[in-house]
Amino acid sequence: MAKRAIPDIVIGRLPVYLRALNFLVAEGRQVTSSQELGDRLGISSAQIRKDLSHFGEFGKQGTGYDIAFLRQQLSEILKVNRMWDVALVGAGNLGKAIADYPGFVGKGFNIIAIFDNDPAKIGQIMGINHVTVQPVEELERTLRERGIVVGIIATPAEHAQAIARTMVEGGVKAILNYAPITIMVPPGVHVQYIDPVVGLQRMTYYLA
Amino acid sequence: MAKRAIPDIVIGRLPVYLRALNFLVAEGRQVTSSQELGDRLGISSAQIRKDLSHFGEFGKQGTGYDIAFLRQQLSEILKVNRMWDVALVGAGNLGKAIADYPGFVGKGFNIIAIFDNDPAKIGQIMGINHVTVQPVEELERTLRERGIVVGIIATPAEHAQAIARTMVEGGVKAILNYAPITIMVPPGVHVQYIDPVVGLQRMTYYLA
DNA sequence: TAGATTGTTAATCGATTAACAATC
DNA sequence: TAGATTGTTAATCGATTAACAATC
Repeated sequence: MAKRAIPDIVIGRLPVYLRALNFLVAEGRQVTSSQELGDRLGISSAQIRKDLSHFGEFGKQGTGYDIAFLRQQLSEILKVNRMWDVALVGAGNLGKAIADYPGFVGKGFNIIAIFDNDPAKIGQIMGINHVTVQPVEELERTLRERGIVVGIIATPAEHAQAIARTMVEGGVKAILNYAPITIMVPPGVHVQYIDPVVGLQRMTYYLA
Repeated sequence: MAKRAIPDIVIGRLPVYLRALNFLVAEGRQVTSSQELGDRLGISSAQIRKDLSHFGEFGKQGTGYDIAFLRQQLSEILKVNRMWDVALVGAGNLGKAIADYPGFVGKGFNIIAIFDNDPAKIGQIMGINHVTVQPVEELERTLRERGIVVGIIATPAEHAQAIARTMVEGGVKAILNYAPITIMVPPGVHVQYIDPVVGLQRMTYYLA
């Protein structure tokens, strides 16, 4: 009998909880409550308690949650208490900014390979890990050889679907897609989108 | 009697529909159906029809939707059939990549002011609109003077809340926040988040 | 202890889907 | 016309919330 799957929407909130806990740690705080977290995140305390209850009992009645402990637990649940090797495709302005972004450090991700199709880019050393840009023809083989299962797409929209396909063939199971296009992948492969235009357009509806 | 508000979750999908329609136009297509759109986006055709039905009748039985027409209608609904002036705060690596990003062109947004607190950055000319970076002290006044209601935060996390507050005081009603922290804003101010770490951590749970 | 807060239940609320009459 | 697809209804499904016993 399979355990009932935990809803995607619950999984989706855990990284946000984790981010808030990191911030509280940085503030030097020791203990928090579902009420305080909810106030900070703009969601109800009941929802936070319910979400956490899918995974176990992490708090103490009357006291709340030990911040460091809950952070550790959430890291384990999300499997980010270890490092995931990441391949980045696209070494243009956007790809370079991603490779240089310091925010991945300590969050479970490490960009260890970068690919581009522009001869001028290939061979350049890029990003906080000083990775040499490889030709995109080497993508699939490199993914396999290094056992990489997480990919980031930072190419123009017209190449995103083809790159996604190659990534999947190379064994990638999770894709962060910065290209402004919905990509199709087989079942079992996960995709998340980063599209600032979508973010902005979600708000203009409400403006005068 | 107030019209029943359209659910946020419906509004949130419209930019994704719009993105798909833009892609179909680029492919030279004229007509599509809820079925085809749904297949491309990985959602049900019924949901697309239901979502659109909140706003009117845009299709023809037996035929489907005229792509250019539906695109125009969605642009109007989302109020992106005009240009929104945008202020960007943070002119570091990330801010520079945002200012240089060509994807805002033709999507309703125009970065017309950039701010930073680093004297080395102030005075630099940056981005596809060749904007001169201003000191952050001028943020609130500039927002007011130019009637800017859309802001982008690309500062380190520790400054994001203060910048958000200044933006709100300057009249901003929609904030796209790249800083990895949840910010608190008054009712009526909208926030969307761009956090690649959250995107990646939402997927690792499902990996082996 | 008294006060606070959890974890959980049951009720409410809202979103999605299936199905089909209408009609192009 | 015959075939296709919309817009909409009602049913289903799932998520959120309120409330509170348990207990630190």
